Amino acid sequence: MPELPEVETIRRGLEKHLVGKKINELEILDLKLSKENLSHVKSVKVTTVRRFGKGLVIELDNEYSIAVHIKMTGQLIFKQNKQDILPDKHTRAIFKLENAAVLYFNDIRRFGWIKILKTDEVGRLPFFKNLGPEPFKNLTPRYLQEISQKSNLPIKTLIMDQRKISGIGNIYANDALNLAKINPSRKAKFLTEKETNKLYLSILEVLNRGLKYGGSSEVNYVNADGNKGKYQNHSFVYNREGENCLNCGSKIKKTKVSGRGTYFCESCQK
DNA sequence: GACAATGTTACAGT
DNA sequence: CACTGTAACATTGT
Repeated sequence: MPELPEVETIRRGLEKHLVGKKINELEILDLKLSKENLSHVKSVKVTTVRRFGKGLVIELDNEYSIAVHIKMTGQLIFKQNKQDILPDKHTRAIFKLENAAVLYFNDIRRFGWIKILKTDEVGRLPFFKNLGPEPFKNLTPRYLQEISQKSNLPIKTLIMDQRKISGIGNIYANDALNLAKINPSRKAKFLTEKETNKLYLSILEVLNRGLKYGGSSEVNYVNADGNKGKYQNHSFVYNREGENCLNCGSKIKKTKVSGRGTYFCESCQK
């Protein structure tokens, strides 16, 4: 999905719409999605909606949870009433809620997943088990400095590794490095402590900015109400190849770092 | 047709 | 074993 700000924005919307409400049934439409434990999602109330990195967990009042990862093109859209736009050909699952409300799981590329399992087993799923610290919780400048010192990878690749830090993807990694004035290709181990400290603050700042603008709807992202975010109009470098650096006015360049599109300002980011 | 796209993971090679 | 790079997953848009 969408990265931490997008997933967190969805989480807040789901919290508003789902907590205390009953799920009558979960209908799985895409054969690629597992139907394991589906019988446990019948007439159950939602107690909490949590986010871990880019993953979501809808906790139920029967000891079970629904874990969801929307990968790059997933959407979770709540509708209070049946209407004519949804479901569409990309609808992979339908949560049928009390009072005729519906939550649609749409996913164009079908990379996303839904898993139903005991709440106390969610942490054992490989994705959740291996997550690194959360930027707004237990990530510290010292930790960032330590993992950087030990890594041969480009700094951009390192901060996008979910096992090292959770929640940062390509958009916010590009922008955090621009804000910190660090070239994305630099080997992490050669960054100074001053630079990793600056990067730590920049990561928090761009993620907060993402939240402030309701996430980035570069491609398919929408929030739980089906509305797009606005961060794509406020990014520092992401998807701004050939445009002017907001800091110095130089043309923003695009390259590849570890196979991912990478935007940066040659003049600011050394 | 070729290529790239917000993400993760399996696999191959070192 | 640890680390790193690449392919693969599936679909759409340029």
